[in-house]
Amino acid sequence: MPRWKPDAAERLETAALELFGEQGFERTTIAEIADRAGLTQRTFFNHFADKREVLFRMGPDLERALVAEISAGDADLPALDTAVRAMGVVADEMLEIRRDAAKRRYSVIAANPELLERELGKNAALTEAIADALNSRGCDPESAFITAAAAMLAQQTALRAWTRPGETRTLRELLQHSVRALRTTVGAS
Amino acid sequence: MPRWKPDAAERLETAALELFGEQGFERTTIAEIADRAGLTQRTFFNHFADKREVLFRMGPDLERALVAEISAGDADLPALDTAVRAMGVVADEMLEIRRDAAKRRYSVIAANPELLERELGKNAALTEAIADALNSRGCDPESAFITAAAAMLAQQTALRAWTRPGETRTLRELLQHSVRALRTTVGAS
DNA sequence: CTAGGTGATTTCAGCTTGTGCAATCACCGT
DNA sequence: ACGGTGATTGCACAAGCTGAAATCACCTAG
Repeated sequence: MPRWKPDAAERLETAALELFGEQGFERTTIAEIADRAGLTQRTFFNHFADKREVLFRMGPDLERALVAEISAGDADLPALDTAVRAMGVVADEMLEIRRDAAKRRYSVIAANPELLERELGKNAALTEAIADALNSRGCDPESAFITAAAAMLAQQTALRAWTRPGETRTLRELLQHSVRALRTTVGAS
Repeated sequence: MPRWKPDAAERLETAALELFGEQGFERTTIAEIADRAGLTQRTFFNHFADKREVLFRMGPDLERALVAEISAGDADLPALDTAVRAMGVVADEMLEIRRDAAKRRYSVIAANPELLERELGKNAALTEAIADALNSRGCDPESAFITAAAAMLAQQTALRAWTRPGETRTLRELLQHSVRALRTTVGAS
């Protein structure tokens, strides 16, 4: 018999997701989360830097996959197409199968300003990572950043639609739709 | 003789700006800020909802001015041009004269992840406000949001350059430069 | 086989953030 | 003079977060 049940971080995450959904983010205390996971408050902070961080475990994986996919892309494509193509691949491989979980998670985040702020911070960091990856492929820093931000804008627009109730199109399809909308909107001079 | 010295909020803001610059955001306590402003911790929270909020007093003014300028703009212009024109006006009237203060403020914010997150939140709210204003002028919601976000991207890019040491161009000039960069980057298919 | 190291967890004590509530006190209009 | 107003304050307290030391199943070298 192991000293402790495994996957403490994962148990904390699901407990937090449940409680945030049941009673809201502000109304649930760290002690409650830890209790439901069979752990203590202090242990929560051994796994997560703060209360919000518990909902962002997947971030690093997504970022690694996305950057890798950008670096592996066709070198002749324009920068924006490279980024968007990589996002499509990651969407298919890592996101599409978790649509339900993503909806739950997003509804919790959207209901809490603090969590929304944290998500914006993560997105900003991801934008920088994308810009760096594009930069490594010969794009100048300014264009790389603008391209990365444009791609993220399309991605976020697509994600919003993808997690809307009743929406059936895949994230990839919605992503391509968003990119078209962005091109017409910005392109019209 | 008045019961209290005037401009408590402003005094708290400058005290906070000084202390954050001297010892960093996390290392300065609310009590310190209040002390330097000749007030108490409790009074700080009467003026600002939390520790970060003290650096975002100007936000509402900027938003009002920007939205008003968008609503007052030429109805025939494409949406993105409307937004960018309004930003140029606000830049000239409210920002250009405070370049030094803006630099100081931005360097403090950039040095602290928590403040950066809060700024991203404020920017997201501003983006929504711009989108609403464009929507009221006949733009459909999706295009309005994408346009607003694109304009904010140009604005943020310009602001970064504007607060860089040694940069002498005006914010308006940098804004137009950013818009051009965005159009070439996104336009290239 | 066993002694000692490892690492996740816990306990505890403490600081800081943020809030609710009641009290203070100059100022203002009547 | 007198009561209302509003900015400020003191007090008490919940909750977030941290550092240091203690615990204890598990692993591994000898």
